[in-house]
Amino acid sequence: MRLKEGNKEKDIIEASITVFAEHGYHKAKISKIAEVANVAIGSVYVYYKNKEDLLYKIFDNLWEKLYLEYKKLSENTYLSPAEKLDSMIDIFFDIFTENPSLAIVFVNEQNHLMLNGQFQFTEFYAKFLTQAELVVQEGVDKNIFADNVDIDIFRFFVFGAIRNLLQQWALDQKNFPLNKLRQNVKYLTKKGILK
Amino acid sequence: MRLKEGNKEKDIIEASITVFAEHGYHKAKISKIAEVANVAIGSVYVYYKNKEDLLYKIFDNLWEKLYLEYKKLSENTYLSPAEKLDSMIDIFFDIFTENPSLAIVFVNEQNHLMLNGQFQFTEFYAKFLTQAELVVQEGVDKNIFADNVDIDIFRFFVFGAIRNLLQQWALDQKNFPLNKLRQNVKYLTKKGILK
Amino acid sequence: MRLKEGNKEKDIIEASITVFAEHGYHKAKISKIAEVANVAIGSVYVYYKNKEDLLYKIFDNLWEKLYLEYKKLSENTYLSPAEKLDSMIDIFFDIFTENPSLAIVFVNEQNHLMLNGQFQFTEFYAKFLTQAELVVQEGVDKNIFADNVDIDIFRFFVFGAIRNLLQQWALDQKNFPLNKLRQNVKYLTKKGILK
Amino acid sequence: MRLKEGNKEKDIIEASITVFAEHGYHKAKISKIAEVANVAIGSVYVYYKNKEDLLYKIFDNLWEKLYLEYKKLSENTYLSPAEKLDSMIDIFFDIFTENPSLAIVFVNEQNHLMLNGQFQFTEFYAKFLTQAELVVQEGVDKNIFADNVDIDIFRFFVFGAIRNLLQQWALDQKNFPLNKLRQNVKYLTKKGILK
DNA sequence: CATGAATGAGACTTCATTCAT
DNA sequence: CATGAATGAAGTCTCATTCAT
Repeated sequence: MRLKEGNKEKDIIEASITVFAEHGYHKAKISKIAEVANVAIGSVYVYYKNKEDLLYKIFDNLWEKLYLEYKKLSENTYLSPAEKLDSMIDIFFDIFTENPSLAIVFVNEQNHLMLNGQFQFTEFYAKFLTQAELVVQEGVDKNIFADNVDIDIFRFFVFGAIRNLLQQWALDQKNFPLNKLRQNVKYLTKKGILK
Repeated sequence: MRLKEGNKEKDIIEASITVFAEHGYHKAKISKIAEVANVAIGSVYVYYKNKEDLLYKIFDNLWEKLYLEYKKLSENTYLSPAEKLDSMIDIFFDIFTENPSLAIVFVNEQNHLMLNGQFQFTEFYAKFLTQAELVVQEGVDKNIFADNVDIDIFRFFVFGAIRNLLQQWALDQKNFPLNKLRQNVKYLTKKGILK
Repeated sequence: MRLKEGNKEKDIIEASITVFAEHGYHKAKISKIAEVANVAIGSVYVYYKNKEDLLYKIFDNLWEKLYLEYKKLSENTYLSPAEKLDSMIDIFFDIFTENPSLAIVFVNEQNHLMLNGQFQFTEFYAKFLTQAELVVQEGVDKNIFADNVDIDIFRFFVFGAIRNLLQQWALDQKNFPLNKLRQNVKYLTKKGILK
Repeated sequence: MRLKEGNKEKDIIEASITVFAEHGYHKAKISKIAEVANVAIGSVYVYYKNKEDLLYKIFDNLWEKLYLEYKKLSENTYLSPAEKLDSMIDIFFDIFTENPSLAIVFVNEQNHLMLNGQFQFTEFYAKFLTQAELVVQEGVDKNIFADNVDIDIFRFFVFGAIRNLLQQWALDQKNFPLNKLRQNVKYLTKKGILK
């Protein structure tokens, strides 16, 4: 008998992504998460403090992953800022392509953590933002990116655009194929809609 | 017949915007909404079917307002497509500037209606989207807007960008002043980040 | 314009019979009764004290009607006790044949008045029972009816049997045609099942 | 695992019989049932789907018990149909003698399940009726029971008679002693009121 | 660590009744 | 008399969390 020891923690958080994606955070039941994870209800509370902690950990894992990728990228000295911007967009799409349920949770449930004021305290979120800032700042410094645009605003501009498109994709994968999304986002972000 | 004193229906929906904004849809209590509206709990149910109906009506009213403004705009023959695009962005910011709570509800709670599949069926949402499409299509036809960009994707790109920025503004009005947001959004949407 | 003046009271009680029959007393809404009676909600309370009063009046009217018929019958000197017993059964069936909804209310909702201890206080209920007793006692005195049977028990025996059959008839008029019910009840009541 | 102390499921349904009997189904509060069962409110919903399910289960248990007894009886080859009829009546009285509250619920609340169309779907109700039919049919076949009486009508005739007498007994046990009821019912059912 | 029966606070919603016009 | 908008008490049910085994 192959024991699941060591995997329960992972099973539970993955199950929670699935269930949060399908029902939304508030209507997601712990009992359903336990069922999907093939684990007893009580076990959820062995590995996670409470329901909100699950959500927090999902985002924390996500930001950590994004942060590590962005770190590697910003330290790369062979790519131009424009190329790095493209890569940043790719990284985003790649992560969510691998896990559509995660995309849905990402776009829909950030709200909950923010209302409870815990969002900013995700260790890796701040680090991730800093890495993104570095790349954009580099572009401005090298006189490649427009300097009349606020870096913070730009960050949330691109971020929100991608987030919304991922949501549309999650709802309707046929009419919003990821490759087309990637291309369009990269183009619009860099050149805008004007010819 | 006991006459309606004041306008309870309007008082209730306005109270619900306030309360939804402050606590989020799920933690918002009907009793609190009634209290803010200065109305008995039962009166909420005289005018609205249930809690979800309140949210639905908030969005329906919003889409109607946006639709009407966009309709006027798209029928205007004196403005260029680029100017119309600017105006569309302005309209968005204007509506939410008037009512910050509405902005918060707008960015945070759309999710709920979508999970219940009622979002798309808002009469005015579809009409609103069509008006936006008309303006963009006009720009493409007149060879002013890039034709390698999917109109649908562009729409959700801009929409998501604005939505996210409004959320930041709602959270932190100091660091995200609306005028700056407007300008940056207009610039980025049209010209992108590249110099 | 023909005014309904003078009919509202009757319209309301008739509507209540219909609505009580369809939904049962507890799930019947005053608003529905008012709607069926084509009357404003408030008017129900002009003519009747409250919801329970409606039920009380339905039964009171019914017992009065039954009492008056039974009184006529028990004073008749031409009929034998057996014939009177038959007539008593006929009277019951006749009244409910005219108004199936009344039959349903009669069989289902007596319970409610009893739980609230108001049943016995219906003026005409006691009078009705007395008349029935007179007829049975007459049969016993004339040595036609069995004297080893308690009159009170016999009364409730027949009463319950008819009540239950009317309920079946109300649920399924095809398989329980009233004429067959009448005949069978008369036969069983008098001669029993043994050959 | 926290073990079931005692038998909560049984405690709850027994408490519900008591409370339904005292207040009637609609005025019976779940909180009161939980209190009588010495159990938390939530525990009621661990074992039963909802309030109506409690009533349904009460009747289902009852019909099962009656069905099993009637089955034993109808398979008995030593008793005559008349003796079996007597036994059927005894079984009824025996069950309710053991549990007067059950008698009250039985006579008063059937109505509720019927209005919701769930009555006929009780598995054991149909089986019970079939057993009763077998006995009566046997009597007709052996030329002991009258063949001009519809078996279905006879069944509901006796059933309703007993039901109503049990109700009187529940309301007033002094004037309606069970033994006298039994004797009178057996006599009337077989021989009727005529001498 | 693992379990899942037990808990109970809390919120939505209903609807009989009122009363100002 | 007639009206029906307004009221608010009250009850069902949910579900995150606990804890004894």
